[in-house]
Amino acid sequence: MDLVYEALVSEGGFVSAQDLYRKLKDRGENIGLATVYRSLQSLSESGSVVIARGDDSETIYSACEDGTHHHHLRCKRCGASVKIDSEEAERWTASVAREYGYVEVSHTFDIVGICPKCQT
Amino acid sequence: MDLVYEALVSEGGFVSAQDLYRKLKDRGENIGLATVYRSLQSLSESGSVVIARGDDSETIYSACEDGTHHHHLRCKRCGASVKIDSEEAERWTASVAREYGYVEVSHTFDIVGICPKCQT
DNA sequence: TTGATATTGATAACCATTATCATATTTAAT
DNA sequence: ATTAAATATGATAATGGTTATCAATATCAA
Ligand SMILES: [Mn+2]
Ligand SMILES: [Mn+2]
Ligand SMILES: [Zn+2]
Ligand SMILES: [Zn+2]
Repeated sequence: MDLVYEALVSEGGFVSAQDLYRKLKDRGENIGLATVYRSLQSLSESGSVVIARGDDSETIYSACEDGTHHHHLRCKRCGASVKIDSEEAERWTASVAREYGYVEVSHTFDIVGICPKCQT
Repeated sequence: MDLVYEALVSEGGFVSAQDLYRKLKDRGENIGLATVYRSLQSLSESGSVVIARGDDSETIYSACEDGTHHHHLRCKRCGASVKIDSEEAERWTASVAREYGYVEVSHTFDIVGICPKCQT
C-alpha cells in the first residue's frame, strides 16, 4: 500500500495499474498485481488517489491529496496533469440539472490534450 | 445494421451492446452479438450514434442524429437522456486549456442523475 | 509463545470486446 | 439467368483488463 502510493506519487501524473505494476517489478520490488489493484482501490476510496479512464480501456490513477471537488487537465502523451478550478463548470452543470428536473446529478469531466513539455 | 439502428432508436436512450443484443434476441431476431457491435461501431463512426461509458465497465450507445458537438444529461436509472447546450462549458474548457498551454484539447463530459420520471 | 486476524502474491475466473473464419447474402459482370 | 467476386453475417475463439480465490505469510493481541 505505502509502496504503491510512493510509486504513484513519484510517477507525477496519471498511470495505469498495469504500468505501475511493471515499473515496480522492474525496480526489483516483490509485489503482486493484485496488491497494486487493491492498494489503488483503497487509496481512491480514502481520497488520496483519483481515477480516470484513458482513451483505451484502461483505468488510470493519480496521487492527489486534495479532497475537495475538482478536475484535472491531463496530457495524453505523458500523463502529466494539472488541477483546474471548475467553479464555472460546476455552476453550469447545476443549472442544466435544474433546468431538466434531474436530481442526484454527478459528473465526470475528462479533459485531455498535449502539455507544453510534450509539444515538439 | 438497420435492424440495430431501429432497435436503438426505439430504445430512446442509452443502452449497452449486450442489452441491445438480448432485446433483439428476445424479440426473436436472428442476429449475432458481433453484428450488434459492428453496427454500433460503424453507426458511431458515421455520426448517427453517440458513445458513453456507464458507471460500470460497459460502453453504452444512443441514437443521436445531431452531428454538431454537444453533450447529454443522462438518467442513471433508465438511460433516458436529454441533449444539453454546452456553450458555457466549451468556453470554460478552452480558457483552461489556454491558461495551461495545452493544445489539441478534447473533452468528454459524463453527466448523470435521476430523470423526473424515475423520481419516486 | 500462540492463536486469531489481516495482508500478500500467484493464479484462476470473469466478462466486455475483438478477431477469426466458414457460410450466407448481395452486387456486378457476363 | 449464370456466374463470380465482394461483402455482410453469425458462431465461436481469443484478448486483455480487472476481480475472485486461496494458500502462505505477516501482523497483532493475549
Ligand atoms: Mn466538477
Ligand atoms: Mn463539449
Ligand atoms: Zn505531456
Ligand atoms: Zn430515468
